[in-house]
Formats: sequence, C-alpha cells, structure tokens
Amino acid sequence: MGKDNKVSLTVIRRLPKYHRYLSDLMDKGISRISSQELSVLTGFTASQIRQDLNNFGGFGQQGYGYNVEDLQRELGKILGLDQRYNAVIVGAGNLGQAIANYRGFEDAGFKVLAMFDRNPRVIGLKIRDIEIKDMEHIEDFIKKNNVEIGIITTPKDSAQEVADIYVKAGVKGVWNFAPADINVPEDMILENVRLNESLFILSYFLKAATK
Amino acid sequence: MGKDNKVSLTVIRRLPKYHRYLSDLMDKGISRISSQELSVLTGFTASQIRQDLNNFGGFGQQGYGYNVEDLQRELGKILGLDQRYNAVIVGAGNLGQAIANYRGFEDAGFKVLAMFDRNPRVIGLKIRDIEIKDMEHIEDFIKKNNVEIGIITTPKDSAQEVADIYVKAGVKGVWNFAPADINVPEDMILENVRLNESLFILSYFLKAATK
DNA sequence: TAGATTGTTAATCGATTAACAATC
DNA sequence: TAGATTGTTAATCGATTAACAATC
Repeated sequence: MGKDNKVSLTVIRRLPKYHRYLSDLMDKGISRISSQELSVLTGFTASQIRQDLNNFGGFGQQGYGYNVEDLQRELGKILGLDQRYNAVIVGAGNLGQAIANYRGFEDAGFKVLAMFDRNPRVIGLKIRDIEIKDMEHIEDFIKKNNVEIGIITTPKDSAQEVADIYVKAGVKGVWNFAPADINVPEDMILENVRLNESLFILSYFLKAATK
Repeated sequence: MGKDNKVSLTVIRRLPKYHRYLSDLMDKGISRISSQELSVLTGFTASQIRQDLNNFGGFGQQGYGYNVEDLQRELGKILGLDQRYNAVIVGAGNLGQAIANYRGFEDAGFKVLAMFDRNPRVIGLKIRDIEIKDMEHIEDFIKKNNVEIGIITTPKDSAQEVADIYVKAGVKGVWNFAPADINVPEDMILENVRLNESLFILSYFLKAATK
C-alpha cells in the first residue's frame, strides 16, 4: 500500500527491461545516459521512459541525463531486487529442475530451498544442493523456513491443488508455470508464465506470414 | 499479409486464452456459450470478447451466443494450430529438455525434431526420441528437414549467435528463452519468453505488499 | 553563460466499455 | 412471437507522444 500503488501494470512490466539495460551499461563502464539514448537501446520512446521513471521519482538531472549506477540501483529497489526471497518448487520435472538450476535467479536474490514431488522415484534426489522432498512435508517446510515464493511446475491438473497448499502454508507469492488459471485469495501475489500462449502467438504470426 | 494484418497485438495475445477455455468447455461437453458466460470464465468483459472475436469474423448468432466447437476450431485456425510445425532447440540444458519433453506442444502441432548443443558430453544423448546433435550439423539439418521454428534455450551470451545461425539456415520464427534482446531481420517472427522479467514483476508486488 | 535534457503538462492516439439496433 | 444475445457504433478511459518551461 505504498505511494506507487497507482502505477499501472503496463509501466511496471517495462521496469525489468530498463533495469537489464542499465545493468549492461554498468558492465560496460558507462556512467551516464539520456532518455534519448535509452530509447535507442530499449525501443521505448524517450518521452515514455521519462514518464515511466517519473512515476517513482525524479531520478534524472536536467542537462545531464541519468546516472546509470544510481538509476539501476533505484530500479532494483523498486523491483525488490535488494531483498532476499526464499522459494520452493512443486513439480520436480525438467522445468522445475531448470529453474532450480538457473543461477541467474539466485544471483537476483531468489533462493530455491527445496523441491517437492509426489513421484517416489525422484524423492531424495538432489539438483545442485537442492533436495527433492516428499509432498507430505511441504507445509511444515514452508512455515519453518520462511518461504515467501511458491513455484508451480506441475501438470495443469495439479496446479490448483498445489496453489491451495501454498495458500494454506502462507507463502506470499506464487509463480505459476502450469497452463491453467488458478484461484488464490486477493492478497496473494500471482504471476503466471504462459508458455503455451507464447508459442501460440508465434504460431499466429507464422501462419499470418505465409498467407 | 492477410486481412487480419491490422488486428492489434493486444487482441492477438488474448486469443490463446479464449482458445483454452473453449477447449475446456468442449471437454466438458458444453456446446454453447454467450459472451457473458465467457466473460465470467476469462475475466475479460463481454463487450471486449465480442469486439475481439469480431476482428476475425462474426462467429456468433444473435439470441444464441457462440457454438463452442465452431469457435474453438476457428480460433485454432487463426492461431495456426491446424498446421504442423517442425522445430529444433539449441541449448540442451534443463530448459531445452523440458521443452523437448513437454507433450502439450507436440499435441498442439509443434514437433521438436532435434536438439543441438556444443557440449560434447551431451551430444548423442536422447530425450524421448529426440537426439542431441553437434552444432556443426545444424544448418544442414534445418534445410533438409523443413524446420520452421528455432528455439533458443542457451545462456544469454550465445543467444545472438544462435539467432544468426537460425536466420542463415532459413527458419521462419524464433522462440527465445535467453534473457537477451536479439536482432533478427524484419520478416523473421520473434517471440520472447522473459522468465527473469516475470520473476521481477512478482518480486515488485511482493515488495509493494509488505510496505 | 549556453547547451542540453529533464520533469511535466497538454494533445493525440488507441483500447475498453457502454449502449442499442439488428436479428436469430 | 418474445426473449436473448450478437455485431457494431458511440462514449469513455487510459496510455503514449509531443511540446516546452524549468534548470542543471
């Protein structure tokens, strides 16, 4: 319920891209950038970039532009990348394992503490140092380990059931990869990754291109 | 360059959701639905649903609503789901394997013919019946096997290089999972899956909720 | 200071919603 | 036929772009 409560989702969805390009610029040792230059990089208009950023504060300086490092850090804070989050994954198939394995998430502050599955053949296995545990212990685990993010990488028919477990156990946000719409309480954060839909969009344009 | 060339991306991105709910309704044996009922299911307004569908034709009937099966099939055609597409994956890590393993894509008409990787330790392995091959043979393979979709599941630093190979070999569309913006010619279809950005959005709302 | 570029207001554009005549 | 619901036009809303005064 902070001051930026009113910022539109459209704007928020652009923030990660700004953050990514600013990080790239930092890596290149560039310390200063104008909205015009950022426009060339990101493909958004300079005007839009200034509008977007000014939803969160006046990070720039007239006649100069933006300090890359400052702006990157501020956007990082806005995106919550200055925090550490504990996560668990339900569904220890390839997709779950891919997420468990991906160092980029851990570098950004998201730590997968454990994976859970119903298949006895995978229970006890480890991905890096992340153990696949029996679903039986999930609620306990979440409560004891301060888990804030629940990741769903099960088939779609199990997704709602897993979400219900997450709600009951008290996670704050759910990252859902199952191709199903799941219902969670109002105050639960839900972010869906729609691989099917993304592929269908690609398919749409492929078909349109050959007509 | 068909008649629906002008339909906005905003509308197109809603089509897969309509298609999914209509498929669900078919599975339940429901043969008829009104825009009002679809509104309850999808969360879009009835008015918006009628507007969206009318971009592609008058699929409904006054006083009746929409025939579920007809509409599902028509949307399927619009999305290109009546076609078969051949695909290959570059990057045989967990994410690549997850995609290769996912039956849902194959059921929708997307067939992964092969995976490619640079790591000699995985070359020759098989995921289901999909072989991991040496990158050396990719251009040949794409040309010989009528591959239309190139999937990128490499680390970000290899993404552009892989995209260039795809362009050279003549694929029509690229499905990119690497967290990088890649450049492709105008007439190449490019669809990005931004796992990082999705996670950051979740993080944004988690942080906002605790303020 | 002069030049550059922001922050912000106003104008435009596009997308969503409302309303209703057409019609099954 | 009467009731229901579409297809479509008009009204509203929100997002993007343009413009420029403020100011570093």
